[in-house]
Order: sequence, then structure tokens, then C-alpha cells
Amino acid sequence: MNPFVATERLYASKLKSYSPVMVKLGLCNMSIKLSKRVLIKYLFEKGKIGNEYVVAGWVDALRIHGGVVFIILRDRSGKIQIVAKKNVAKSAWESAKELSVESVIAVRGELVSSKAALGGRELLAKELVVLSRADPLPIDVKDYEKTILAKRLDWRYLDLRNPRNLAIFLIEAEMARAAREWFYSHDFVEIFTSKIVGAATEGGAEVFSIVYFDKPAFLAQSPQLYKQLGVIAGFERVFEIGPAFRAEPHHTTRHLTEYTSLDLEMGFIDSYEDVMNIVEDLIKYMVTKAISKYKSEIEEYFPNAIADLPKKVPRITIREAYKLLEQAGMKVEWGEDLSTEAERKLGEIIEKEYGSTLVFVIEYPWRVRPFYTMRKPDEPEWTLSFDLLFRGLEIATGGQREHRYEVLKRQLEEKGLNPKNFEWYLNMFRYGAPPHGGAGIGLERVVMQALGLPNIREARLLPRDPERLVP
RNA sequence: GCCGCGGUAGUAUAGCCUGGCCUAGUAUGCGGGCCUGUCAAGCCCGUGACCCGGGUUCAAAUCCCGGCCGCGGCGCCA
Repeated sequence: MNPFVATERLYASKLKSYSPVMVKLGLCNMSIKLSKRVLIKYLFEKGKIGNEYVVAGWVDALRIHGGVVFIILRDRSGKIQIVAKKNVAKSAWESAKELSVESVIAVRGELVSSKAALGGRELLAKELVVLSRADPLPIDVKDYEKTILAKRLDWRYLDLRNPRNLAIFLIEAEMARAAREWFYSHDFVEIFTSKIVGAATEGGAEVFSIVYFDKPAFLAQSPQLYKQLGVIAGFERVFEIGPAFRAEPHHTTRHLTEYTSLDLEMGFIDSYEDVMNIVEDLIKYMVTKAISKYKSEIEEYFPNAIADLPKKVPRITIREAYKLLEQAGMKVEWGEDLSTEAERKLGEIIEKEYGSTLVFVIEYPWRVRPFYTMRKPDEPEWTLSFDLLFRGLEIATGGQREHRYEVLKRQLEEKGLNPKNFEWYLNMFRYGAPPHGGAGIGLERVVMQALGLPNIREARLLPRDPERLVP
């Protein structure tokens, strides 16, 4: 049995009986059975000219003439032209000429070859049933550029009827799948940590407050402390793909208040170099898998997408970065974090000098890094940490963590945090904690930079920003 | 949070600076008509809008003030 038909029969077998709604709609009386449905792709790959098939999907386009109606029907596998002719099947033609774009229909028809039709085949309708008629559309589904992003997001489910916008999420899903595959094959254990927390994890980014019965609580801004728990507990290597929340009122094209964080943490490392090796390998695997699987979609819809990734990702210290930026005529503050403009500029410089769209910037100043970061033994003002920039935008942060109890406690206090709030966390380091490190990767940012999207909201199914909470 | 730009039919825009000729233009959508090979179908007819409140003026889409909403830059971050 061919895989397309098999999938559809699997669905059908779950529908043991018709629902009262179907009876009311008269769907039980129609001679088209959705259980006999084949995917459109099947008609082009395996369909026999002259045979009858049932297809169903959305009306992608409509061209209504006098005695003939052309319908471009779309399902998840592709598109095919349906022809309804008055002198072939009058009732099918009558239904067809009353259709609207994006309505859902089922068609029984004969597969015929046609020089004029796309792909050389079309379906000559014998019977056509309107399963759900669509009202006039509030946004332009055919050409997404004709509607501003804010309105598209208000009607996200219609926006995704556009294959370009849907492709973003197919690619994102493939990246996440590839990441999991990579982690599992490298002996990492997937963990699922709580997103409701009693204390802010890092003290840096703003957190969302929630009410947890009678206690104050927060939405987790990062699984940082819990993935360290995983390592110390004895998993040694853990990862998590989950949401992270940031209550920063950003108005930019690269921030979300809720995003997907791809986190990893590993024990028994010699240095943060080990973590960078892992991150480099992982990112390459994720991105390469996705862009090769969706090569044709990317060529068709994303002119600014990257073609491939560099073989070797350069690693430069932030002090070298300051120098490069100064040489390029930019004013930089030594010992400070890189500004947005500086990161962008650095991305350009590295791409020109090293031919790489990716760059690790290492040894960030202690004053801009969180308390758990391990400092450079010989130069304590600098840290064993890194950021990964992709086309001038930070997509990952990581480093080696401080695992020595006394040092960690001192660093916590130095950052002005109250050790009482971190008691459970500090205690972990009293009962055997291996040297370890890890990183966090922003999934939407990877997608955005890989595809060259102008706004990160495009890479999030239902984005949350300071204003947007619906849908 | 600070700063800047904007809000005109379902959608996208013109008009605003320099108030009147705006009965608000165009494209697309939508409704109707003609059409049996279209493929962004075509042709004809029709439909539909100045964010809200206040002010200035003989006169406001246009100028001023307030509000709401949207977009972007920065800081910060993934």
C-alpha cells in the first residue's frame, strides 16, 4: 500500500462513527468518502491517468469562467488544478462557481493529462462538496508582503496558509528535531525543568511575576540553575528545549518576551573550549540539516538565506574584538559589553576577514557576566565565557561555570545577590560537583539569521512582545 | 524604560509640508453581468475609508493639544 493512502486510512479508522454535526451537514449522504482521500502529491507521483480519485483541501485560487471553473486545490502535500465543467458534471460545476478562496472542499474526479495544467495533470471534477465555505479574507494570503506583520499576526492561521510563512516553521521544526537527534547521539539526556520558579535565576534580565497561591513566584528566564542540577545529580550531560521568559520591554526586531531556549550543560570538561566545540558542532548540524532538507523552499522564498556554514568558526577574545572595532573606526569602551552596533560591525569584519558568518567572542568581562561564570584564573577581571554571533547577532551564550562552593558564594555576594535566595543552589556545590559548562541558544534567532528574516516575530508561531498578548 | 516615526475602505497606499478645487484618487478584495482552457484570467458596472476626544479657523484628512494603538532605534539580552 502506498504511504499516502496508508496515512489517510489511519486517520479514517479513528473515525469510528459519524458525528451528529456530520449528519446535520448532510456529509454522511455524500458519495465522497474522506477516508478514500489521497494526497495531491500522490496524483503526480503514482496516479494513473483515467482513474478516479478523491482529493480534499483548501481552494488556493479560483478562475470562474462561463461554463468552466478552474480551482487550484491545495493540501499539505502540494497543489493540483481541478476543472469543473458544466457539460461534464453540472452539480459539481454549480458548486464550483459559488466557491470562495480558502474554502475547504472535497472532490471526486478523473485524473486527466493536460498540456495547459501545472505538472501536466489535472482532475476533472465529477462531484464536488463544500466542507466549509470561507468568508472574504481579512488579509492577503497570496502575497504576504501586501499586509503589515502586525495584521498578519492578528490572523496568524491565515498568514500560515502562505507557503513561505509555513516553511519558516517547517524549517524551525527540522532544526529542533536535528538538535534532539544530535544530543541523543552524543549521550545527552533530555530534561524538563520547571518554568515556575521561586527566585530569579540570574538577577540580570527582568522577570515576570506571577501569583502562586499565596506566594510570589516568577516565570523562569532560563533553565540555567536546573540544568546545572542535572549535571551535578549525575546525568553528566543534559539538554532542554523549552520556553524562556524575559520581562524586558524591548521594541526591536530581535527580541521576544517568550522564546524557545535550546540549553545544554555538560560535566567533566577541561575548559570552556569543550563547550564551544559542542555548540559549534550542534549549530552546524541543526542548520545544515534544515537548509538541505528545505533547499527548494529556501531558494524560492528566502533570498537572504545563508547558503552554507563555515567549516571552522573563528574564536576571538573580546579584547581582540575591541581592537578590530577600533581599527574600523568605531568607538568602544574596553571592559564593557559589545553594543548592538558593535556586534553588527564585528559580524561584518569577521565575514570579510575570515569568510565566516559565525564567530565566537570569548573572555567577556566579569562585570557583564552572571555570578555563576568562572573567571580567568590569571586575569579575574575576564571570564571563561563566550557569545556566538551569527551574522552580527548574538544567538548563543555559554561558558564554564564556577563549581567551587566558596568561590561561588563569594561571586554571588559580589554581584549583590542574597545567598539566602540561592541556598538550595549553593548547597549543590557542597556535595560533589564536577567541573562543568554549558550554553543557551535562542532557536528563533538561529532561524531568523539562517533565513535572513527581517523580524524575529516571523520565526515565532504566536509571538509575545510588550504589547502583543493575543492570539 | 528613554527616543523617533506613524494611524485614510477588508488589505495596501495617494492626498497632509503649503487648510478650500476631496462629492477623498489608485490597486487589490468584495457584489453583479458577459464568457468552456484559465493560470496574479479578462472586460463592463457597482460597493466601501480620513483612530478617538478637544481646540484654532468662514472652512480641517490636512494645523495645535490630549488619549489610545502600531512600527522602529537604543539600553539589555537569546
